[in-house]
Formats: sequence, structure tokens, C-alpha cells
Amino acid sequence: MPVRLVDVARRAGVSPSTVSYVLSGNRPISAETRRRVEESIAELGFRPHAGARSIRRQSTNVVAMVLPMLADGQSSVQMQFVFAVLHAARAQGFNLLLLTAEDGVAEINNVVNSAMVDGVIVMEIQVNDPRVPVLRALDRPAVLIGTPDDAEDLVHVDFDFAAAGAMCVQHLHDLGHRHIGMLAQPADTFTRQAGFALRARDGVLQELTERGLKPTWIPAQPNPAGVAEAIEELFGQDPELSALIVYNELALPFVLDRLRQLGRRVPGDMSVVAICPDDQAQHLVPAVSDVALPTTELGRLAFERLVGLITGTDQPVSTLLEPHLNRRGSAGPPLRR
Amino acid sequence: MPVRLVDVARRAGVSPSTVSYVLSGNRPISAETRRRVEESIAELGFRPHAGARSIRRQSTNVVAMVLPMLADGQSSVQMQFVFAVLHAARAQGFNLLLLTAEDGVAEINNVVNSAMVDGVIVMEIQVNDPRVPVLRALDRPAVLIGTPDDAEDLVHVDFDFAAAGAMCVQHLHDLGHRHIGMLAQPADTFTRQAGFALRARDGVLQELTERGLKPTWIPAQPNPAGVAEAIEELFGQDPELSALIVYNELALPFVLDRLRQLGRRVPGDMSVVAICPDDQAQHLVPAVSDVALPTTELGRLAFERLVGLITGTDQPVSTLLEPHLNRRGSAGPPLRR
DNA sequence: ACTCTTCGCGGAAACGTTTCGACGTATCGA
DNA sequence: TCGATACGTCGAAACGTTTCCGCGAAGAGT
Repeated sequence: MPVRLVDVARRAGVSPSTVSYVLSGNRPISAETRRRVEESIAELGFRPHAGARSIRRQSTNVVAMVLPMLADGQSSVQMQFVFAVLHAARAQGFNLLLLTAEDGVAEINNVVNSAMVDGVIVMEIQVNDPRVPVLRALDRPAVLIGTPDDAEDLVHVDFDFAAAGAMCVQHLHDLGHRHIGMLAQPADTFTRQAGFALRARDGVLQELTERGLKPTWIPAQPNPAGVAEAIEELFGQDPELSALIVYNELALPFVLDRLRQLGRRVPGDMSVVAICPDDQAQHLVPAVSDVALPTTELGRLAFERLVGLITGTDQPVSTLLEPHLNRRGSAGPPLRR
Repeated sequence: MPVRLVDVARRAGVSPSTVSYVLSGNRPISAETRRRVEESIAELGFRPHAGARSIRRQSTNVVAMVLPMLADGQSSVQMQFVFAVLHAARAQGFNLLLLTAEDGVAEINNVVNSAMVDGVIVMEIQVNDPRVPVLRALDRPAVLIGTPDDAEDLVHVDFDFAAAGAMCVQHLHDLGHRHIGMLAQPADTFTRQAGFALRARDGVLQELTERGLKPTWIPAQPNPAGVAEAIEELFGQDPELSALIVYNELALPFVLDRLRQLGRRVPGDMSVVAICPDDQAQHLVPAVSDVALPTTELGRLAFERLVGLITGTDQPVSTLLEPHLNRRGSAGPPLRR
């Protein structure tokens, strides 16, 4: 039932090898023969058997992407990565195979050792990620979205979360704020040592202390109760708080909501700056100033690097995207008191 | 470099076919031989070449999943489907290949005609979905999450959105509400004829009219401005509105926020019932009564059906999950006026 | 007119599995 | 004791591609 290469060859009156060469372009083929072959391919609806093909070529045109452990499906940021990679892959004729990080290291080895994929993209990198040694031992290329402690030779792309955090502090400090707090990712993100959460927090705290300000921060669950609790805690740490750095895209709407409940006007009584994908900040009320998380760019870049490695061209081992501030209405100078 | 089956055979002192039979269990093998072979497999770290394998078996143990058109990565519901399918697949040794619906019908044909996948799961089904005829013509099984108009022989699983909508109406009506409005999915979801949006709305509206109530509804963008506008519009349609059915999980927090801004207490001044994944309703303030969207169950079920079809066992062509109401604090009797 | 290159193509051997058929050797029933 | 069965294993032929090698014909150079 499935149409094979020989069927095409027969119909076009040529040998199988000729059809193959038409397909791959690895040899000059006369215009006339090419026309006949392509016509036959179209009429028969021939598609080369991917498995059979992969056994002679050394590639499958499939890459694997390892999803984060937590399958809550909540975090939209990670989905944006997936979509970005998916689109980039599609554009180059690659398919995307999804793995979950839960089955850990085993599945990564499985899919590459069974020659199912040409390479792997891993996200949600922890600072001391157990997958890193595995990836290094792989005989297929891998690229990380995120930066582990011992990156060394593993090519990775990342956003400069430390600089992003520092940039938020700088912005608020320049506006005149002297009491700045940070509402950060949920606690479990820190306990599993997610690089982005740690580096963003440390970037904020370090910049705060360097400027002689009190380093105030708290993790928060992305729901109203969690946010309310976190904000209360922040005020407990520093009652004079006049500015908030929010790196927790899911909690952001609840933060604004809660501040309103507390009677704190934004930005009058409380300035807010977020680190999050831009589209999640700009449609809130008020529109929130943010340091945009370049998820699409990172995903695209990761795939580009991977495909580079697959085709054997050298790639920069480390790429750090610089933060950029979008000024909106949620941050302003503190009210004189 | 990659270790092949013959390497294992050599090491174990048996023929390649014996190794293959150990792997597949298709023939009795003596305990001793099996032990030696398995030992060799483990020591050499042998993994059968998936491509080579797929050319003789007729299967790949990979299924494709077609993502919705809109790649905004916002809608968490769809991600829950993906995760559910992903987990179910993993549990049965299947891998998941991701396709986007954007490249439309072509890519579906590509991956199945090139024998990359054993079957396809398609979500975000429109009532008159152009992919349906394609799936029907496929020589591999497909299952839909959602119900097209002409389902006929295509096996599909779905949630009874009409019943869910009716159930919301019934609940609020029973509580004593006589002015009930619906805040529905964004307008473009309707324009692209997404089955779930249409059926939920129609379920609500039909039940309202059957009970002699005014059918009030509005689509809403899932951001504060969109929600504010929608709520205003609803009050314009029926100033006496005392209850709201929200089928728009992303807008739900903004709805509660907006009602608070308007000085309407929930549930005192306004009862709210949502149709959404349960975890997105229960952590809000107040916790929202909902008709839970069984995303995980649907995803799991879809994969189960697909694997059934692949292995050749008959499957129920249509499965409709019944709605179930979770009573929480967001809905109560209307205040006497 | 004759070699030399180039061009266009076909034949056949891979690639790494699975599986069909066949071949001993025990085991069993009679 | 003898055929028939069952068991355990092997050899070889597939599966659908790609690619190496080579061959004839056409064109170029002398």
C-alpha cells in the first residue's frame, strides 16, 4: 500500500538510484529525467520511508526537546520555548520529539542511542544539573537553554538574568526608590536550583546591597493566597517598601490585584517592575514596566545552534542575551512623604 | 561507534537472530542463552536502531500530536492535553512528535506517509475541520480531542461542553438567580469555529432560554481591558445581572479582579461559576465553583484510544465525558433586593 | 579519426534490523 | 525402539533507502 522508491523509479522509467539522486540532489540529473521523476513522485504521492532513510544517512531530521520536570502545564514561559523551537525546526524541515525530564536521563540516552534524533535541546537547567554529564557523554550534539555550573564545552544559550535583575534595581533606584523588594519564583523553583531563578534573585540582591539598599525578597506561589502572603511578608521585612520587582509571570496579575486590595496605587504608592515575557506585562492594568524575557529569541537561537552542531559547524559555546527595559506606567518616582 | 545487534551477538556467542528473538520475545529462548545475551546488551549498552527496526516492523512507537493553530503559548489548557498525552505515551514506551496545525494538513501527511509515526492525535477541532477528511484518508489511525460535525467513523473523545454549560445554568438557577450572563472565550476562538467554545456557549444559551431566562453572553480577551469591556457590555445587556458563567480560564482572575474594582462582592453581589481546569479555579480568592475541565483525563483517554487502534482492537468511536460540578464559595443565592 | 574528459545513468552492495524456513537434539507417546 | 513433537538455534532473505563503482555516449582537444 505505501508507495516506495522503486515504484517511482518504475513509473518514471529510471533506476532507483536515479530517483534517489533526484531527491537528494547529490548528482547532476538531466532536466528531462528530473521532470519525469518529480512528476511520478507527485502523482504517486511518494514520501521516502524515514526509517529506511535514517539507516543510511546518519541523520533523522528530528531533534528532541526535554521539557521541565514539573508538568503542571502552568508555566507559559516554557511553552513559549517549545513553540519557538518548534517553529524554527519546522522552518528547516526538522521535527520535534518531546521528552519529559521526569524519566530523567534514561530517555535522553534512549532516543539518541537508538538513533531517533540528531540532537537534543534541554531547558530548565539547574545549576548543578545531573543531565549535564549525560549530555556531554552523548555522541550527538546537545544545546542547553540555561546555564549550568560546569558548562565548559557544552554549548548553551541563556538570558542574562543577573543583569536583568540588576537592571530592575537600577531603574527603580534611579527613579528615587530606596526601599525595593523582590517577589520571586515559587519556593520549589529555588529548591530545585533552577538557574534562572537563582541568578535573577542574586542579580537583584547583589545590586541592592551594592547600592546600599536592604536586600528584601520572598518566593511566592502564583495564586492569590500565595501572593497575598508574600506581599505581607515583604512589608514585614521592610515596611517602607515603595517598589517591587516581580519575577513570577503567573503571579503578576495577582500582585496588581492584591496591591489594589491593599489600597496601594500603582505606581503612586508602589512601583512595579517585572521580569517576564513582554506580552504578559503589557496588557495588564496598569501596563507593567518590564525587562522582557526573550523566550522566542532564545528558543530560536537554541535550535539554530543545535542545527549548526549537527551540520558540523563550530558554534559559540556560550551566548548570553542582554536584558532590555520596557518603560510603562507601573513604575515612577516614589511619592514624597 | 554505535553498537549494533551483531556486536551483541558476537559477544554473547550467538547468532544475530537469537539476539533479536531475545529482544522481541517472539520465540522461546533458553534461560542460559537469554542471560548471556542480556548481559552483553547491558555491557555494550546496546540500543536497537529505531530506523532499521521500523523498516521491518510496521511501527515506530511514535505518535504525533497536532497542536492548535494559535501558538501564543498562553492557553494552559492545551498544554495540559499535551502533558497528559505525553505521560500516557511514555508509560507505554511511546514517544511523542509535535506538529503545529499551522503547516496544516501537509505535515500530518508527511509524517505518516514517511512512516515516522504510528498514529495521530489532533486537538482543537473545529466544527467543520479541514483536517478531518485528511485524517480519514490516512492509512494510520487518528483520534480527535474534540468533536467535528462529521465525526462518523473517526474516533474522538470529548468533554460534554453543552452539558457543562447547561449544568452551570442549572446550578445558578437553582440558587435563585434569574439574570445570568456568560463571559466566553475570545472572539477569534468563535470565528475559527472551535467546537468547545461553540458548544459550551450554546449549551448555556439554550438552557437559559429553556428556563425562560434572557440569553446574555459576550466573548472576552483574557486581559484586564478585555475583561472590563466584556463585563461592562454584559451589564449593558442585562443591568440586573446577578450571576456570571465564565468559560475562559485565562480571564478568570481578571474577572474576579474587575468585579472587586466595581465594588461587586462575590458571591454576595455576583455569583461566579467557571468552566475550567479545576486547579485554576480552586486557588483563586474566593475559590471559584466550577465545572471541571477534565484535561488530563481526556488526554490520557485519547492516547489510550489511539494505541488501541494501532494494535488493531476496536475502539468506541465517540466518548463524551460527563461534567461534574465543584461547589465552592463563589456562587450563592442572590441577595434579596 | 582518435583519445580524453565529462555527463548521465544503472547495478549492486551496503545500512541494521526482523523473520521465515530449516536443522539438530531432547522428549514424549505408543 | 521408533516416529512424532517440541524446543532452541542458526542462516539467509527480506525491508526501503543511499551511495560507491563503473559504463556507455557525447563532446572536446589534437
